[in-house]
Amino acid sequence: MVLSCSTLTCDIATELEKLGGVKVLTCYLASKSWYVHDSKGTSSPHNKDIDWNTDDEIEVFGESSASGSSAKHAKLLHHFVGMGFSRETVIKAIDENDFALSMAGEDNEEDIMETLLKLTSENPSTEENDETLSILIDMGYPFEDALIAIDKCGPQAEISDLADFISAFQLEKEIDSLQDLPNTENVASVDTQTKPSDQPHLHTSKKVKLLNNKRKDGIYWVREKTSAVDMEIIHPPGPMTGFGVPNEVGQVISRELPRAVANKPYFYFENVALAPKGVWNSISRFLYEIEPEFVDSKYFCAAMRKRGYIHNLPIHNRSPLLPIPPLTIQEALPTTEKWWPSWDKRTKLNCLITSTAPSTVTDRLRKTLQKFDDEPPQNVQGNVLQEIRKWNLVWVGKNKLAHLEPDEYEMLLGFPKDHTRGGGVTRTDRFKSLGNAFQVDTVAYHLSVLKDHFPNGINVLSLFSGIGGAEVALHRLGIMLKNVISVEIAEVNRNIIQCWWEQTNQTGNLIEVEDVQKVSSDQLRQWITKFGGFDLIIGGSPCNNFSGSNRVTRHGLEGEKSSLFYEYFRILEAVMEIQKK
DNA sequence: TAAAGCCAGATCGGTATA
DNA sequence: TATACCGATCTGGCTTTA
Repeated sequence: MVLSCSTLTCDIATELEKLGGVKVLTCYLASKSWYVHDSKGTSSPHNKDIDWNTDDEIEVFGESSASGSSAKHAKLLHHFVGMGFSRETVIKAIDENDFALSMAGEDNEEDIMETLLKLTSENPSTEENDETLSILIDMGYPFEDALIAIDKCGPQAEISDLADFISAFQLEKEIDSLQDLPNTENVASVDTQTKPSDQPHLHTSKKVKLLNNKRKDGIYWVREKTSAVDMEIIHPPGPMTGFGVPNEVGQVISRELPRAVANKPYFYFENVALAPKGVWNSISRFLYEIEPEFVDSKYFCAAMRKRGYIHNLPIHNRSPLLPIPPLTIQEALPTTEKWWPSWDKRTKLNCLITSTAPSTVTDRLRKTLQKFDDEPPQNVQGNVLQEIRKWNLVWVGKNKLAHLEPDEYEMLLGFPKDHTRGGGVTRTDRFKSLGNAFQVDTVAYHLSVLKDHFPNGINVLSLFSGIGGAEVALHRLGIMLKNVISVEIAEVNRNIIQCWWEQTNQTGNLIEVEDVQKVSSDQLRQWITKFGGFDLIIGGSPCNNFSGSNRVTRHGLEGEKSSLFYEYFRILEAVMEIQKK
């Protein structure tokens, strides 16, 4: 039996371990809830046969902490575990400093570090085991697998031996799970319409070995196993078609989901596919080990947009938004065709991002091309094409290149014309907001399965709403928006959503909230009581610290902005817990 | 044939300055 | 507020080497 708990302290963990057969799996969740996991990772509510008298301790990590503290705990935990301290020791240190944290409302990292050093020096022998455990966790192995390996191989075993044991153990589990499918008691049914030959081509670099995450014939994601450290890394497969996209082979129509999240409320999380290594492993691990669906929006519009989605939506009978948007640059921007040279073979634009080419670049390119009466020589073509791709430029005249305009961003991303225009929104704001937005057709394709489930409308908790990509997608699908709580930090974006809501004559209720970190369990409980529960929790947390375009603070999941993922998880957990009752 | 090396291409960004 | 300028990381295809 594996226990996952939201309000863990070391004392509780120790207490649980004494019960026998119990392993502590997860120690960060926001709500005051416990889950018992069976061997398939399926969650069920806390079994009341387990008895402990630690209510006061639970209270310290649970409801008495402000909601924002939970995210801080998670960040601190990740931070110090990353430094090599054991998870248990870090939790204990955070626990000991928790009163100061909650009272001061600020990170007390130095105090925690002091406590950690103290705990480490007090218990060096335990620390040796902890260090082994910590190394294995850092290598990407699940906590429970690492514990089993140390238990079976002994604390003195070499890391390589432990890693070999875990790999063999995981492989065995994977084979077991494949054999159990599709009619096991604890997973949803699995089916696919694909044949092995239809599957995306898999990368066969000689530097890495790839383990395909197969569900019968389907391959949704790829686990990379590096020869150097035997660390499993999720990375997007190519072509990036997820569980399937319109007009492409390889449609997967169902999959396994942990029973605890196999039904309502539905949730949908989005972020950049090409995040730093290991980020999607962490996200997936928090989101119930659900495999990410990596999709490039080039299958839905004329621009690339490689994103990962983790959700518990049904995947059978998806349908695209109509009308189908133009799928090539030339169709989307017909006025460019006249000036498009034959040696520029692009049919898709690169990802639409928040920044655009400076005029110096397009001016330099114009002057370069003007030197040639006809087609420029190949070396010049190559240099120009490189700049064109880098800055995502289109041909707007003879030898004249230009970056896209905000209204073209809107069209390519599936938003209504002038969605972000006017009302005090600057041009810079528009590029920034649109560059961060959902591609509506892509998201709507995934959400289209909800249309039959909610014929009378839907209650939505929209986190990190941005300019309302989720709301626009649901509206365009014809799903009535009954109650929408839209949480968005930027005032300019909240205004855009408010204007869109009024312009589209919505009959439901829109409540806009500023800060995701201030959404408390009490507040959620009030909304749930008032609306009868949320049907969909949707959002894409900030990607600033994931993006390859970020040259300064690409710090991964621990980055200042991207760590807000933990807030998504905290709120999702809280909603599911409240609505379970 | 596998492994390693090389290189081109892509990227929901950040910051200083006018 | 708008503009200009700022590399790093990762993937994937290709070639070379053992």
